[in-house]
Order: sequence, then C-alpha cells, then structure tokens
Amino acid sequence: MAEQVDTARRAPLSRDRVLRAAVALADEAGIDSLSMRKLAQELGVVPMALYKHVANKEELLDGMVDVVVDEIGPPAGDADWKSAVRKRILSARQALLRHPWASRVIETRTTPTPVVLTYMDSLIGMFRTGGFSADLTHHVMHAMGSRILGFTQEMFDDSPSVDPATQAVIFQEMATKYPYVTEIAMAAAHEDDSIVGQGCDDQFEFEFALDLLLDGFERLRETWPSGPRPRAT
Amino acid sequence: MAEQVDTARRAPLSRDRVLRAAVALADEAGIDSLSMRKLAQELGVVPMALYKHVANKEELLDGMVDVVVDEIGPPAGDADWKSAVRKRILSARQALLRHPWASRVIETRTTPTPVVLTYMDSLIGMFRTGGFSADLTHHVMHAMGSRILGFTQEMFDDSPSVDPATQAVIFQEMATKYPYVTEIAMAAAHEDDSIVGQGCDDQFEFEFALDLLLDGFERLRETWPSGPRPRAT
DNA sequence: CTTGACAGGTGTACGACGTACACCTAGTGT
DNA sequence: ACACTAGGTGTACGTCGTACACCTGTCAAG
Repeated sequence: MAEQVDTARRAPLSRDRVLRAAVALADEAGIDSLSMRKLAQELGVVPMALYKHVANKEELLDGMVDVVVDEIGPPAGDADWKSAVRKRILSARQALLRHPWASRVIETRTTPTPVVLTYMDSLIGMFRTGGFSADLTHHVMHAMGSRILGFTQEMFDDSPSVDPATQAVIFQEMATKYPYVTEIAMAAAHEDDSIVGQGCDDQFEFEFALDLLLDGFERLRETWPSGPRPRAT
Repeated sequence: MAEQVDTARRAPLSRDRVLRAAVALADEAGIDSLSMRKLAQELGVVPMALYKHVANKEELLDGMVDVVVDEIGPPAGDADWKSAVRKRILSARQALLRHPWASRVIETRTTPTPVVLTYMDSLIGMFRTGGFSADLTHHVMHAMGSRILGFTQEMFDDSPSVDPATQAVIFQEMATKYPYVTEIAMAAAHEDDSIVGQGCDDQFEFEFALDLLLDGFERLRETWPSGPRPRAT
C-alpha cells in the first residue's frame, strides 16, 4: 500500500483545467511538444481521459486560443476611436507575446470560436461607433490582416550561432548575393553588436505599421461614401 | 515474368522531380494529405528513396515554397516604384492563389531559402531605387507583413452547408450575439444570395489594403529623414 | 436499501506518420 | 577486373491521434 497516487487524490479534471494545462505546457515546452499524451501525463491521467473534456486535438487548440483571447483586456473607454483601437490592438499583441505559440495556432484555425467572434465584434464596433460605414469597416478589418490579433510574422529567427569566423564568411556571401537584404539588416542592427539582424525592434515595427494603417483609415473615413461601394455594371 | 514495373522502367528520381510531384500532390489532395509515404507512392518508389533527394520533410516543404516563389514573374520594368511594386505583389498573389496550401506552409518556415531571399532582395531593391532610405524601407517591408508574399488570412471559409431552416436560426443567433460581425458580413454579401458572408471579394480587399499601404509609403517617402531614425536617449 | 443510469477515468489496440540504419545493385573511372 | 558510389530497398522503432470496450464511484428514483 506504499503508493496511492491513483485517481483519488488529484483534483478532478475539467475542460478548464485541461485547457490551462495545455497552455502552460505549450508556453514552456513549445507547441510542437504539446501532444495529447504529454498533456495527459502532465495532468497525471491516461491520454484517453482528455477526450471526456475535449472532442479532439483541434478542439483543444481552439480552446487554447480562447484562453489567450480572453487575456486581451476589455476595450478602453476612450472617446476617440483611433486611440481606443490602438490600445486594444496593442493589448492583443501583449497577450500574444506572452504565448509565442499562439499566433501560429491561430493561423491554423478554420472556424472562429464564440470567444474570437466576441472579440472581433467588439473591435468592429469600435470602428462603427467611430463613424465608419459598415462597408468601409469591412475593408478596414481586412486591411488590418494579421494585426487584428496583434502579431506580424517574423522573417528571421535567431540563427544557430556559428563561430564568428564563418559568420563573417556567410555575411560576405549574403552581402554580394542579397545586397539590399543585407543593407536593411545592417540598418536594423545599428544599435546591436551582432553582425546580422536580430537587433530589429519588433515593437517599433508593429506600431509603425499599425499607425500607418490607422492614419490611412482616418483619411478614408472622411471621404468614403456612406453607402456600400458602387457595384461594377 | 508478367510484370516488370520495377526500378528499370520509370524515370529516375531527382530533387526537382520530387519537389514538383509534392507540389502537384498538395495542389490536388491538400497539404494535410502530403506525407512522405504518399509522395513516394505517387512516384512509384519506396518512402526512404525520397531521402536521397531531400534531407527531411522540412526541407521538402522549403523546396515546395521555392517552386511557388519561382512562379512569381520577374519585376516589371516600370520606372515608377509604386506601380512596379504593386504589379510584383499582385503577381506574387497570383502564384499563391494557384497553390492554396502555400501561404500556410510559408508561415511555418523558420529560415528563408536563397530563392526567397532573392525575391525579397529584389523587392527591397525596388523601394531603395525608388528613393526610400534603407531605414524607411525596413519599416515599410515590415508594414507589408504577409502581403509581401501576396496573401492575407481569410477569416471564414465555406461553412459545411446545412439546410436553410437551421441556417436561418444560426443567423438570428449570430445577429444578436455579434451584431457588428453580422452587419459586416451582410455588407460583404450584398451581391450574393447566400445568407452569411462568402460573397467577399478577396481580390478587392487585397488591393484595398495594398494601395492603402503604398499610398502611406509614398507620403512617408517625402518626409522621412534620410538617415536612420534617431535613437531614444 | 436496492438499483441502475451516468459522468468520468482506464486499457488496449490500430493505423498513420517521419525517419534511422543496414543492405542491395547498377553503372562508372581506373 | 575491381572498388567506389549514387540511388533505390526493406525492416524497424518511436510517436502520434483516437476508436472502442470496460470499469468505478456517485447519486436519484423506486
């Protein structure tokens, strides 16, 4: 009777507990190490037990996205649509930065969950009450693209860090084969001691694009016809 | 000695043949049905044979992306940077539309291949020779985000088409729970007889956002300081 | 107090997947 | 004539998601 770790002692499972454990596991071990089996083990339970709380892995991932989206705070009370939207999007970005796997997972969802729909509805509402026509709001939401949920793709991630000598050789090759890319990478790294890239201020880039779009939206808001755009005949 | 379908008759494999077959398979069966085993079968070969031509599945996917990027034509000869960039991006978009799996796969690549770098270099070059500073070009490329390779995420795909009665119920629920989303969906579907969405003109949306950005870039081009942006301090 | 339904955890098993590793085989340069 | 090698083969392992039958404790109705 030495060990009795069985079913009795541990807290009972629940959809919520499963989702939170999944998020935690993905946060610390990466989304690729998130399998139903590992998750079950983490919860001290047999893999199939999870299926009493989520239909399948897809639904698990949907639920995980919901957890992240729930972390986005409620809209700020700003009277000004522009700063209200800006704050909300930046808050979404913070949520996504806390869970690096989330953007990748969101991209693979095929159908929005109610939680996501609620978030989108509230965001759309900010434009509508800010004086945008339904039609213009539609285009504007499309224009925001991946920024709606607070992320943009990174193009390069940290390279596997070879020694400086070969790094220099690689750099020379890069510079001759892709002069423009190299120039841009240099410009980005001007406040950094690494040779290539990495020193790019993502937050700045994100806000740069966000503000560019918001400014564009503002201009359109005043000139856009209030009805739907005229149909081609 | 009835059948002699063995190794002798079929054309020899090659990295190129493997990649093309993979692209074809993904095109017609979807990216989820692309496995090393199915691909091998398609080529009349044992799975492990593929590994003599690609290191692993990741490299296969990299190669497939290369095939797609190669389909993007060379830059137009326009003197005007803006229309040249515009054409190139729209041409990239066409390539991606021919291979619906490509955008999803591109998002999962961790390191750009030489082919992708070449494309990016040429695109950056269009801004640089168009009078953009290296610094501004950097930000501008970030701002383009997923549009660089010609796609934006779709939010909804075709729903599994239930009967009209329940569809109406669903619609009612949607309209009360997510009034703004519904309104937008309606606005988009005004030239369509389906009840919810679907009638959204993706090409229009894409160009809307693209032009919004390009116009914004144009304005910045004239006001942006030529050096790198000043450091905080 | 019995019963039986049901929510929730278990155990086994299957078919896919990516790919390591040892092997074979045909063609080539010496 | 022979070793080398590029390229195709066969077997095998570990991992994955999950179908299906089963067990067990709880609790309401008879």
